Amino acid sequence: MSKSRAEKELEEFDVVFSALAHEARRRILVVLLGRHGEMTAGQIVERFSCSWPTMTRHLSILEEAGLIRVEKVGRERHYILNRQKLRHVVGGWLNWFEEEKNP
Amino acid sequence: MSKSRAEKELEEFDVVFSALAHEARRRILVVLLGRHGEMTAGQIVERFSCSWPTMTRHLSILEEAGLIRVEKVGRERHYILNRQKLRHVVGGWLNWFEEEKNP
DNA sequence: GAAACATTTAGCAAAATGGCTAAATAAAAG
DNA sequence: CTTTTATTTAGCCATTTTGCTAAATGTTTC
Repeated sequence: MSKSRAEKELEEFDVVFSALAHEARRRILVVLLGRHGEMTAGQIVERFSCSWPTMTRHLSILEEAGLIRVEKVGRERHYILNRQKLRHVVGGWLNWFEEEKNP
Repeated sequence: MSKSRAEKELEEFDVVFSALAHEARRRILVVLLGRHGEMTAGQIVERFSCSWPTMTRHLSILEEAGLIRVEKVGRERHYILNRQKLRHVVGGWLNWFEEEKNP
């Protein structure tokens, strides 16, 4: 049986909020933002104090959540911020708690 | 030495986003919202399929994050949603990613 | 005060997460 | 084709998280 719309939405919340739970991952998004939304893996890792493999894992968790996407350019990988997804999912959830909606 | 304003803010993001990482905890907030922001522990736990102690822990994580507060009423404990905190912290973080701010 | 009620605390086991090093891959350069 | 560069994959260990049951706590009722 296929998943309902609501189920998929809950899953999306889960994967996004789980991705945002780690400080390094939130910081990666902010760093990307500061560099106009696109950086190579190398440029990202040099701003952090963790190992390459650890960074790779953080990046793939963010990618899995759809908060960034990757493009191969030669032997580099460019990671690109998906601001829209971030705003849509987190903002969408937060919106339930707006005063107008539940006065 | 004391913590700077920025450090305290980062810590706040961390504790709030960590609290929101678990599906049950996000759901607790939504359930509270649906009941006008206030419920007893018992009313909350009966809507979930986990044990009492597990719920108690989820509630204390949310409380630690400042997303709910508790009031003792006789032998009951009333948990009260803090919508403002939720909006302030999550919205505040999300705001960095708004188009106007980083066009 | 004894019994019942509402809830938390203690303590443990299983699972998930996050960090590392070493090895692998893939593209570019020599 | 060998070497260098950029990055990921594999695999391991430590820590944290989450769930449970049993016991404890504080409050009301009888």
